[in-house]
Amino acid sequence: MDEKNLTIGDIARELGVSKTTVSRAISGKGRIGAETREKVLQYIEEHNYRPNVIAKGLAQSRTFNIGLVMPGDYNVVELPFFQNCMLGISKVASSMDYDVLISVVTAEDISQLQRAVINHKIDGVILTRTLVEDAPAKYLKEMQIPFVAIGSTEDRSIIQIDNDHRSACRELTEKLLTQGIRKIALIGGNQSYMVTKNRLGGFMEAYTRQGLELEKEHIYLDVEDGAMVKELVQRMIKEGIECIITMDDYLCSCVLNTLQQLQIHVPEQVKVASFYDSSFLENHVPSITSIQFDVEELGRMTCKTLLGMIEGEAVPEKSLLGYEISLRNSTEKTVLVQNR
Amino acid sequence: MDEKNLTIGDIARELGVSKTTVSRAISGKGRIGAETREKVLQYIEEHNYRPNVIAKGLAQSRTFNIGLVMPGDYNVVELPFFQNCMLGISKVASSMDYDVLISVVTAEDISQLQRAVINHKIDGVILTRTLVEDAPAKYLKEMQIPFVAIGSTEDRSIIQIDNDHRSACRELTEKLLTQGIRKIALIGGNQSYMVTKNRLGGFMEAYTRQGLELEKEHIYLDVEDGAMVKELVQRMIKEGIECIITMDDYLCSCVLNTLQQLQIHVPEQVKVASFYDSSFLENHVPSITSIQFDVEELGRMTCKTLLGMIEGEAVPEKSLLGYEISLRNSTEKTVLVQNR
DNA sequence: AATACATGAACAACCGATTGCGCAAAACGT
DNA sequence: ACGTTTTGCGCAATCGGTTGTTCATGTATT
Repeated sequence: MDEKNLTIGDIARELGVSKTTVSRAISGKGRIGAETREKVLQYIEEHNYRPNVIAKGLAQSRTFNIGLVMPGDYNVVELPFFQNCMLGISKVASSMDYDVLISVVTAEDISQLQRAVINHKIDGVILTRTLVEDAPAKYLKEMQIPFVAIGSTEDRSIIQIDNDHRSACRELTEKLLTQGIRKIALIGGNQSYMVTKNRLGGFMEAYTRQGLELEKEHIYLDVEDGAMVKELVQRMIKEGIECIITMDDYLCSCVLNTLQQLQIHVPEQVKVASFYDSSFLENHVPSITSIQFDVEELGRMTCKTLLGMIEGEAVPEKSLLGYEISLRNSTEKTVLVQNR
Repeated sequence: MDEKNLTIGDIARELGVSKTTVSRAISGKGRIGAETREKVLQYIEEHNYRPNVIAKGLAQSRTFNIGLVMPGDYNVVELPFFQNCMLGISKVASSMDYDVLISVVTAEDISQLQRAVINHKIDGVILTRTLVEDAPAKYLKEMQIPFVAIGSTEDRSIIQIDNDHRSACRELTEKLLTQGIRKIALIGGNQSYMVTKNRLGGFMEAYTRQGLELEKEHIYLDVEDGAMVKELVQRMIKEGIECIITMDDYLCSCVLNTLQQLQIHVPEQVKVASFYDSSFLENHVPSITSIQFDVEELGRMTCKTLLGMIEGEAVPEKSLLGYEISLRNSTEKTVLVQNR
């Protein structure tokens, strides 16, 4: 490899200038002559010098690290989401010469985050799966650390970025209603998550907008496991449900399994639509109508926003990102074939 | 909050000693009188002073960060594994006052890792899913950065920690053979991963040890998607396979789905066993015989090892961690009930 | 009692950058 | 041509710690 690690002092000595000059050439701040700057920059280029970020950080009391708060009590179905967020975040951070430091946090224990903050190891934080009145958000406010939340919270003082779950779910539902489907069931997870609330909101809005009556008994939230899904699906069938919308891949695959066991055909007898979180259902036959989000882009946007805040720019209080609805076979209009 | 951020200098002034003394009281290094140390430590305790890790790092040319290399081209079924590793790593790191910095890396692009290294942001690295002659490992060797690999590689010069996949798979197979089952199929993923090779090795070893002939045509590796599984399972059934071992949850659920479609009962007609990676199959009926690994512990061990290396301790070249085999209903001995 | 050794604490340099201030030379205005 | 402003650059302090060396004590050795 290259000999030693160059320092700003080495370059200064070599070029017969002062450390100040070298520093200014690099940062572009302060007064410096054009040709001197060129000379320094060229030297740097040739000897591919890299400034010591630690030293820079000490002088500027910054670290060029951002914290990424990940839940320690995650659910498997959330993983593809977190992973894709991370991907986007880490790409943007990297491109701006920042690094991502993870803090695993649970409802009871936010000590990893606190350590990172107290030790001055991070300049800002990205929160995933924020709940209202969440301990991390509270703590960060108190410590005056800039932070951005991925997902929605009711606390408007928190900068937040999310996909537009409400519109997405409304639009999907509208499309189904337009097809003449009326009895649509909605199956979702944790009701306290804003994402669940928003999707539910969109679902109901679709009915309202079309002036249709919504039967609330077909909304099932806080659905956790496959056994529960099985039970629900059986009940739905009896009640003559025409379509089932699930809020994640796992729920959807549970529904599909149950239907298969019951020998009920999709989409002939019941239609199915879902929110895709992963590629698990990508190759399913029949193909599943779904709402997809560009989660990596969500991560990128969030990171950009946070870095903007850190650098002192003004950032919007809330941003909503788009979605994509793919109508596929599982909600296809079908002519009922009798006695097959 | 507390007033300002205390520095070592503030404490020194306040206590009428030198910065050196304060520093020595904290670190325990160098000569210092017992009562002076007590005085300093007490003051620190009372004013809950936190040393600035950045400054400390600059002085010692360390960062108290470790890099965690995550693949950018992951497969969904691997996520629970990575997540659990991360959990374990981050717990240990945190407890030793280190932080975890992530670098997302693909086969073509290791620039994130390089940035972290060049910018002196990490003291060591943990590699996940290392392949032989992997670019990251090569790079880290070159740069003389201490690193540990999670999982096995053939390169014995790399410190590596893994679960004992070979023994695990051998033991499971032996148990099945002991039950009198002979025609066992093995379905696995990417053949170039050491984990696949090791499990296969264990599988074959079981036959050898029991002096039984192994029919190699029932070994299927590089199986990627559900469609492929479906085809394989159909073929197996025709060939009268008695048991199917899958190497991950996804493959297992594909197998189970196919069997259900074909109306083949588990365990009466075919037995099924798997490696659990997540909790996806936890509540399956029938319950699935499986090999489980404590992945979080794997993460913890790895992190301990790396931190040991960084602190200059001697560490073993290779460690193998245990596993747990749970024999459940899916491989139960059954009396064949006819004409049910 | 004289010499050797161990101990406790401070001085000051250092890690590798940034930055306010000062000074000389160059550019400007009239 | 002379005072004023601008420009280019270096000095030295600073960020918050660590550490080799020095030095004044206190204790042990014979």
